[in-house]
Amino acid sequence: MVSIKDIAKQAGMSPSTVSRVINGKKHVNSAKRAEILRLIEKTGYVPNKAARSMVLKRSYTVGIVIPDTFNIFQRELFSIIERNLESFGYYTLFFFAKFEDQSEEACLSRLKAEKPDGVIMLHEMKNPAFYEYLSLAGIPVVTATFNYPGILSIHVNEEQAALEAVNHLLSLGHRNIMMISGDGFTFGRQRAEGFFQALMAAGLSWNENRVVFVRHYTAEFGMYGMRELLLRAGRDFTALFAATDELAIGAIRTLKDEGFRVPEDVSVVGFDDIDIANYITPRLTTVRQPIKEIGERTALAMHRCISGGDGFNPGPGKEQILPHRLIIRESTAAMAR
Amino acid sequence: MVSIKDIAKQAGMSPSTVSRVINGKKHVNSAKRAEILRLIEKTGYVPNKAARSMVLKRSYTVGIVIPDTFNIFQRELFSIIERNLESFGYYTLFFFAKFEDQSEEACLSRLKAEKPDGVIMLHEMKNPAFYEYLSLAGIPVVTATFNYPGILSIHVNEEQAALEAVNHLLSLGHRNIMMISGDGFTFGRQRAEGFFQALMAAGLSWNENRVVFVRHYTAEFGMYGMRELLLRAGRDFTALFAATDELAIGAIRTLKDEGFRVPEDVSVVGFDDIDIANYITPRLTTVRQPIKEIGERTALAMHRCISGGDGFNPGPGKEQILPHRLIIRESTAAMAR
DNA sequence: ATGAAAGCGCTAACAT
DNA sequence: ATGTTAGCGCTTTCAT
Repeated sequence: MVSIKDIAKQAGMSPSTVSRVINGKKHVNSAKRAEILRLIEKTGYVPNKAARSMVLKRSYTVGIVIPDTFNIFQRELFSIIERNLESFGYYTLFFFAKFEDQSEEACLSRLKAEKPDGVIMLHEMKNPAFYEYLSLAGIPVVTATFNYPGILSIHVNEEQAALEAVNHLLSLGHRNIMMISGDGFTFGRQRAEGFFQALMAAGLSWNENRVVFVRHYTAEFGMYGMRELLLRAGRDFTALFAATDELAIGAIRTLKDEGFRVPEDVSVVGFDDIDIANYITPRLTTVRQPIKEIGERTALAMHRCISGGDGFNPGPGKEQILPHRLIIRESTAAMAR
Repeated sequence: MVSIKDIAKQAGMSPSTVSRVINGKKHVNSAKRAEILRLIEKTGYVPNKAARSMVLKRSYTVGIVIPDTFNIFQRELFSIIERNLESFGYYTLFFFAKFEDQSEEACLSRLKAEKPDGVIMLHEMKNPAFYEYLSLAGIPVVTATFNYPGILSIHVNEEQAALEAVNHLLSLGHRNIMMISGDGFTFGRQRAEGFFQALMAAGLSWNENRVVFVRHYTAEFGMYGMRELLLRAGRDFTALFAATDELAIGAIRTLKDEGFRVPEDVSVVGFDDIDIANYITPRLTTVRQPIKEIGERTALAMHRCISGGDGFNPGPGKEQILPHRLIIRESTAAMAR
């Protein structure tokens, strides 16, 4: 393997000079620089990352904490983040995490061992120790799709988005509206929050039974949630807000199996606008999250925090709130009268 | 940061001894071993990967080549592979690749620079130079969902699986069957191959127009494919085989938009059995790939190739063919007579 | 069984 | 502007 010494030898110069060229430092004769560059090109020399990493104390690695059970939206987002991280040349270290103390512990200790240059979180840790360690260790963190106090967070205004989704249902004349949301993520609560706000603003009574919280944001759990709601409300509702498109898909499945038509009998609105939302039957009315932008910004923010050179310092509590958009399709209709 | 020297000092021994303990070598007094272990535990010491990597000339990194445009199935598979790679403690390096010479070149040169310990391929490279380099460099490769001569490959029997899917349609009385497949991946051709074989075996005439090849295996392209087929065949067909569930979902969308009922007018069978196939309307009849097993085996094979210690050497041409299964649901029905 | 010493490839003072 | 030197944290001969 060709090393920096080989290049130095061939060029008749010292490794330091070569190093300077590689790292684009000033103070090197431009003729020599050119010669070294030529040699590098010719030999196909590539600096050894491990060696560099050792002396620089940087790993060129970003850790990414992902929910162990993740849905289509999260997977899409994840792949967008990866694509952007790739373009900056980072290695990636995965941390699959569940909402269990033990799993969080395991993550934390692995994190301590691996010492990535930065951490992107797609999964919310309950234990503050996690964030505290990162902060103490000076490892930058970016959270995507949720907000954590004092940490650079990139997400939409969940409550507002949910409120708009429900307002759409209200504007269609629906009054008896139910919701399926989920545990674990803050956005589950926030979307429920928006749901209630919209209802209250419309002068409807607050009733906790309108919302069911399921364990995961997947179609399977959408079915469970819908069944529970059916148990609670019988046929006495005309619209449903699902905290996730997949939840909506599962709910619609159950609704149809039980003989309801969507949207004729029940209007359904989802959240996320995943790829297939526009292809299934009925095409799903949903709130679109700007997934591409969330992913890009997350990776970019991470990169900036790590490389830091340009004085990028988001500071505590900096959030980037990106715009959502209600996409009206076929799963919602004016209330039959 | 606590280093091997610190441990050695505290234990009153030399770094060599500590190193031996860490690496589980023989020839170390068991009392001393215990003491060192205790110290490691107590101090939370973790060996520095970069340093180890440098002397061992191993990067603990596996590269994973992914299609730039990847569908739900591929994403699911990918995340399963990641989860398993994580359990072996690897870093991951992403290579997003398109079916373009330029993109392949870029991948190759980045690969040369990064020198991962192994490469997993979810995307097929056209250029043999890619595989040649890897082979020459002694970097183990595992391909998942497709086969490359001389390389350890993990996949289902695509042709046979497709043939069974089409046989299901034939057994339902369908004779005028169309297919949507895709470019790029070998499995696209193989599934089409199985399609034609089934048709021939049933004594039907071979007609190239029965199959349309689209650019990606997504719902969007399923719509395009279906439109093209409609142009070619008018209403003159009663069944469709889609090379992918997403293709099927897109095709069904177009079918419904054009006034066809599924399965009453047209039966549709997909391929993959992605998560939501069982929740959409109609529930999709499809060929299930054992995605979990494919992912697990891929990661395991990679790990074994890299660590090698146990004499794992798949040898040229070794393939692991995993069992598929036809899942009959609601998108197929006996031909209306 | 254990320690001393060399060296992996690189960067960063420190000289010059 | 350039070279010399030391050292990052680890493993591995090679002695003992």
